[in-house]
Amino acid sequence: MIAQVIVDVAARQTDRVFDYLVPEGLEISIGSRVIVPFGNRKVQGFVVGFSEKSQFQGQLKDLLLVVDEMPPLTKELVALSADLAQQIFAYRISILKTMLPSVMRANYRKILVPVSDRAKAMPFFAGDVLDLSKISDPHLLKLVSQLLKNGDAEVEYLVEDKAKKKMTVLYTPLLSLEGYQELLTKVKKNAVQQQKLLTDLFENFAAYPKTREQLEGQKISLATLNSAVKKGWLGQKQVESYRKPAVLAKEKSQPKKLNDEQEAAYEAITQDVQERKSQTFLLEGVTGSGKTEVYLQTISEALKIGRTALMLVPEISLTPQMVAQVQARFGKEVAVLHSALSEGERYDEWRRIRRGQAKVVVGARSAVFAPLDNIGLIIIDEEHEGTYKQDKNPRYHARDVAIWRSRYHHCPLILGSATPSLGSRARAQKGLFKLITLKKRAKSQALPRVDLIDLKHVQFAGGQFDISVNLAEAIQKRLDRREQVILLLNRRGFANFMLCRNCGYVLKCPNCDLSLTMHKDTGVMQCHYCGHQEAIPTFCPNCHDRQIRFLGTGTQKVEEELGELFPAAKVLRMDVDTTRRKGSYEKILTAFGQGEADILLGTQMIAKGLDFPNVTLVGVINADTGLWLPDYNASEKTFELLTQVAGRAGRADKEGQVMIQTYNPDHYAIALSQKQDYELFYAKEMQVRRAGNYPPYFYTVLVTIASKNEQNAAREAFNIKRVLMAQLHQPTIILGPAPATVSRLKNQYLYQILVKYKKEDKLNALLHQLQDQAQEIKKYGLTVEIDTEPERIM
DNA sequence: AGCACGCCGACT
DNA sequence: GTCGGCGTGCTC
Repeated sequence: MIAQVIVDVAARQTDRVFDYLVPEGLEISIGSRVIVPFGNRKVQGFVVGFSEKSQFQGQLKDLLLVVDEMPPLTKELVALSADLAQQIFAYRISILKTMLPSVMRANYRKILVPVSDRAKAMPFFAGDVLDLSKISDPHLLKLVSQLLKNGDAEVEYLVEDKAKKKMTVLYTPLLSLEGYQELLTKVKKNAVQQQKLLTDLFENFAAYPKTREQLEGQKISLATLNSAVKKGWLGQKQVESYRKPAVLAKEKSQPKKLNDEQEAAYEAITQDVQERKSQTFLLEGVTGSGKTEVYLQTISEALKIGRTALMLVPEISLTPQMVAQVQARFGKEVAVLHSALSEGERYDEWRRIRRGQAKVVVGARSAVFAPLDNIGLIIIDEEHEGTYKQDKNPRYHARDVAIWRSRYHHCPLILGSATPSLGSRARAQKGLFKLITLKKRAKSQALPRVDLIDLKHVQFAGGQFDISVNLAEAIQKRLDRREQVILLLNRRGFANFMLCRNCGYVLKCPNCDLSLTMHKDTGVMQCHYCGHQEAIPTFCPNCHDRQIRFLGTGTQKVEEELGELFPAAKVLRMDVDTTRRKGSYEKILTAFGQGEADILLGTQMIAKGLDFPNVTLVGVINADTGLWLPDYNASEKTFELLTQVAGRAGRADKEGQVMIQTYNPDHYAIALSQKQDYELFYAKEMQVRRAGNYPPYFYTVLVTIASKNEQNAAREAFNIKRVLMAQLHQPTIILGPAPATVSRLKNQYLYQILVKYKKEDKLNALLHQLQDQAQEIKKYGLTVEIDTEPERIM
């Protein structure tokens, strides 16, 4: 039998199957993790198929080892990896590896082993092995090569991983119930521990076998257990135990009564769950409309018919409260996969899923690869979130993977959001997805009042032009009333663009209607779509005022200003810098929730899903920064952020207020977020997208050409563009090549080409071909990266 | 990606 | 003469 193996070598030339002979008697199947000889070393690999014959001309090698008892990958995941690799231009091995917990990643070591007696006697080998990767001393290296040459030592290649199964001891009764009863009468009166154990055995006989942890929890010592084993009272064996993260839910929650809107959604979805239809639903519901309850009840339905459920949430909202809600409903059947788990816990949760011991999986992006069998429902909450697209290789979008899996399992997929992504909403419009809207808020609270503050015509409270007098007054009012304030600093726009403080004008590209980005290094304003460039202005091209600024504000600066304006107020700052340490995110939120601070100042991460009853004012320091980013979806992201953050005000009985500071109060993304009117925004933004030939009217692919040599990168970029131009047809639009925003990264020069198309059947094959060709000419050190439907084109 | 093989410059 | 620089090509 021949096994087809994908080896753990991420390179263009090795991105295919290699055939190996399977030695007799090995338990192996599709999805098995194996160790194989590859060249003169050993690597990890995954079995993706079997065959009788091989096309390979040379002598096939035997595979060396099957690593796991149970294949870590299912047939489904192996098939998915093949399709996905093709779709997203990633190496298949990279995808297979992202499907698994990180502890299963191979760790390769080269060690030096003495073979001659002479070498074995050398103090140099003190002990037994010598890790070659840890030797850097030139003297030692010299010695090593000498030993190798003389045949005194050999290099051995090791493949290891960090996957450690936690073991425990399971104690099984060896005697009958009567036997223990009898022993209990015989045992000495002062042998308290033994009596305790025997009593438990007698009284709770049915609860056995018990693990060591269980018995230790009952205050029965290890010594007692050991002697019980010796006396033949108990049998013991080693078993795996799971590092189960704490179950957060205290008691089981019961399904809540649904209102008529929720009921209709529930009915529509459960029907397809029962009929096993791979229908995608777009569940559009305002904040507080009770989407979660619909999720929970439809999951119940999937479980009821003997299937499993997968639920994705953004990492940021995978909070303990969220997890607790699901656990409260489904108890021990829930497995949670998120980054707050230790690697070991994650591995254990993953194994529980793989073994079919968890029926409901809740997790962030990568949980879309959870090895669940027989999926009956998939849910993606906050489907508009950009984090569902991985921004490094392999660049997969969890939504696309979920759609693939829903087809495979014939099960429905729910995409839920208050502000659906334009693409999903448009698909719903076309009938590809089924649209379900929830308009009522479950507790029928009023939406908070939203005020726009036009920064062009306002006084600033401090000297930093960050906080207007209006906002400052509103903050002071809350401080006086001992209520809390959330301030959002929109950092999405840290790329420098030009804004006129007098008229609000933003310098834009004449061809693309997108803002130009300042390149300090080259001293120009440049468009990253088409490559247009012009000089950095010294006055506003619109009103000729000299009060122009290049924007990019920091949380620290605002924090200082708050300190000046409200010296008595306690401010908590939350951004990438203060939340880098594990657990600090929760810590800050808990502190704020307990009223330890008056103001929470933060970036995007405070906009989502937080619920603090004492917060009555939400202020947005700068609504504009994301607006003029050189991305076609800048308006969408801005609207989304403002709408989400507005939902943070007045969550309980106190009335909430939202103040949005902006230089562009008339821009539709901002004006409509004041009204919290998604549908109107959708209609308007679709017009803009249509006029600009952007998604969802066009598909996009971003091709990035990288080389250490700028000329080679540029030449290849133009080369690729030429081929694309020749092969693609109307109405396809090819923009660029243009240097990337960060035109040089790790000493690699980057050029980008954006392809916008409606239908190009050959495009995928063509791009694969171009990518191969470019990278085969290795002398230039060229790499071509392809990002389908990029989130950011910068 | 590694690793070996191979062909040219500066050293004991 | 040899050590070692990194260009080239291969891995079932």
